[in-house]
Amino acid sequence: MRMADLSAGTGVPVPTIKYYLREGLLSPGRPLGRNQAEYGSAHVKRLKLVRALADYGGLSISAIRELVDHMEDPGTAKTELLSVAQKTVTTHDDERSGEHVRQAERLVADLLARRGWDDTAGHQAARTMVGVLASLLELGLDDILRALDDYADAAETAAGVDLRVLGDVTDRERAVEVVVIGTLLGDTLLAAMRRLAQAHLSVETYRTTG
Amino acid sequence: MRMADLSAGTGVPVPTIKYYLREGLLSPGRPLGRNQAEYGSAHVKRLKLVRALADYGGLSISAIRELVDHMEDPGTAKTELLSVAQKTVTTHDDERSGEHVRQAERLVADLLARRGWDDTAGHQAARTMVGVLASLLELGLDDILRALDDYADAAETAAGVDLRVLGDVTDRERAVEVVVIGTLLGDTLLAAMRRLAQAHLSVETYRTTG
DNA sequence: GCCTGTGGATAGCGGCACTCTCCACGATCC
DNA sequence: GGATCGTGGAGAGTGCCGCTATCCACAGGC
Repeated sequence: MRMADLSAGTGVPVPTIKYYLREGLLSPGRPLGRNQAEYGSAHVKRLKLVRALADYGGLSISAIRELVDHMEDPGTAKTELLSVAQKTVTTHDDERSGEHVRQAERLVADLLARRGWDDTAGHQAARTMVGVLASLLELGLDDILRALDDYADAAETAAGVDLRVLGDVTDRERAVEVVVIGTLLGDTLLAAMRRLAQAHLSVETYRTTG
Repeated sequence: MRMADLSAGTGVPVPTIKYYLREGLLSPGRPLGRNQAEYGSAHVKRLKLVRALADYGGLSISAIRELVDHMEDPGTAKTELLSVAQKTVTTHDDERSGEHVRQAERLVADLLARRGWDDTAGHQAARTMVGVLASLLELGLDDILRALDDYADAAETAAGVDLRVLGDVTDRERAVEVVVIGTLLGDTLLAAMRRLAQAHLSVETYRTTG
């Protein structure tokens, strides 16, 4: 399999494949001569992974490189992968301050305590939560904040499914894939389904209540 | 309130505020003279909204402009706003094709039918779902697809909370805000909480089972 | 033997979100 | 009341990112 076939099989243009090779997102093919190399099905799959993470995971090229490096490293444990995938979300290290931020920090701490998630304090996602909640507070959207626990229920349901799916996977390499892809594409998937459910429920509500 | 105060009150640099004014994300202040204008609390709030949508909603400047235009237009109905906010997600109009895509389309159609969401076929989010599922199929992650209904449960829970929160809001202008911000920041919020729940459950699981 | 395609490298491009510069003028502080 | 700083307004410039184009010597295949 040469580069043209790789391109045809994935829909990724040849110059882009070359770019990915340069950036280390894709390992070089097995060289056959001075300017000829052989690619296999692993390359096809990797390319599809890269595109999926870029298109639906919203990851940058450098984030994808980091991720695939970890995926290839056999020293990365299953649990560790979870945290690596989790850290590869858009990080917000702005470190704002102010009354609202302190209030948001308290809300998050309370929520974590209430749900028994206290082992996750200091987690990157907790900091993202603080940022989002601080924005909601600044914008005066207390309505949403009052429903925080209900949203946490939904998140916990999703996480429960995540873990159950992961538990069924025994093969290490596949577990790595499931964690990374499931977490990142799962965000997009859940958001899309939330919108569909919203649309459906909203139509239903306005039909029955006028 | 002049520009320096506006900048101090929001943390947004003066040149950036000028840029937002040029781009129409922020309405001009009330002019006091040839080169002096008065800004009010509405400007502060709008600026915070713009930053929240950019930072946590992941929206581009042009998408934000579109959104705030609709929010200001009193002709936009509450239900209409929902769909406007929903369309302002990253659109994927690639229109791929292939066996996996057809299979994904069937999976989505089946899911919608099973849940009674058939009124949402053709929705932008449905197309996003098709894209994500096609990627999952191409990557051979059937494990995740088998749990699709369970993820849909989580999404429906979240959407139910959305609608309940929205139902409690009577003021039109606030309803608009709740829909737009709740939908877009809500995605980030849910994703963050999902990660925290994942981390907690995973720690718990590995503690009990070894 | 000739045209297309290859791997490899370097340079260029278009878009985006600012950021900088300049300007004539107003506000403010000593 | 004069120096200095900030203002609204507009244009041009910047840095990064994700490609895309160009060039090269050479291989493969009709």
